[in-house]
Amino acid sequence: MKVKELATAAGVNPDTVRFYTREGLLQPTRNPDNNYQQYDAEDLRRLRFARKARQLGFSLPEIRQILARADDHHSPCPMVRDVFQQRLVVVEREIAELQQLRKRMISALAAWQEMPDGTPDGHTICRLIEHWDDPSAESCCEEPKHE
Amino acid sequence: MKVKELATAAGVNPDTVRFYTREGLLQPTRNPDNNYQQYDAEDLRRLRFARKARQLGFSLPEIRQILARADDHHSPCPMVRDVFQQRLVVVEREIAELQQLRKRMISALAAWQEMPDGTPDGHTICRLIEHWDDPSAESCCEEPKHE
DNA sequence: TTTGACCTGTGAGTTGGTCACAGGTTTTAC
DNA sequence: GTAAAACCTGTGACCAACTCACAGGTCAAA
Repeated sequence: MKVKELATAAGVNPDTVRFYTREGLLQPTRNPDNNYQQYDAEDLRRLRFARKARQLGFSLPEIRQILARADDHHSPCPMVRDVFQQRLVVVEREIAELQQLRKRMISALAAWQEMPDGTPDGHTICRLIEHWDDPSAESCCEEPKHE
Repeated sequence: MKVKELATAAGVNPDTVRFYTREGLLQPTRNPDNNYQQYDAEDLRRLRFARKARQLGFSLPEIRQILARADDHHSPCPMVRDVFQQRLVVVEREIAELQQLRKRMISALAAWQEMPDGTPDGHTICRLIEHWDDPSAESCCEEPKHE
């Protein structure tokens, strides 16, 4: 298979295939006649796996590691499960943060839905943002640097 | 105020102050003696505004626009409200997507919590990812390009 | 045979910062 | 008085995960 064929089969951009190849996630052979990359069914499986893992929140280095271990006939699965569980925590935190944000946005919108557009005091909204005290900022600001 | 003083007052990294200055969000004057940037209380207000707007999901170009309009004594607020409402839609979509993701992750974890680590069939997890059919993929894959 | 669609590698752009570097200035300490 | 530390300056690289652009080579169909 050539780049575009693989890309089409996996439903991704051909540039993504090239990118993953550059990144070492795919290791195609070469057609010596024309120097084209040659992908096989195994590459398609790897690519599909990579895409699904991406959707589940794995990073490319993680995916590369998983694939490399699988190539070595090690079972990558305990490691996968670890990363997976860590990801779940992150995802749940992200959900909570976004829900906080949503609540704040809705209350801000409500607060300023009451006044028409051309209100002489049109700057109210900006003041609303300006003086809006972030309830998620525990005691102070986030620490500027953390190791 | 010098860079670090402003940064400290706003609780941000000094490099962020320099970055925002480069980006035109802050317009300090110069101390002709030493060529240092000089920020005033107004810059602190702008910076605080910018940080809060960032937390609410505004992009830097949007913030720059809002500040520029405010400088021109136009009320930026109707525009702000528009952007704000659009952001709310995006945030809600992101929440829904993350919740979908979370559900899938939890069911995947549940499916493989049943088997111990050293299972001979340790590749199950990877197959689980591999053969996991994305329920959020409506009929096909996401469109590769959209204007 | 020519046109168009594909292939190649490399390099830049995206976002919102953060960090590194090299050199100038100011403050603090002895 | 002077030396070191802490600050300032601008510029440019780096992060993730692609995406796009470019210039030149290859190949299939009309």
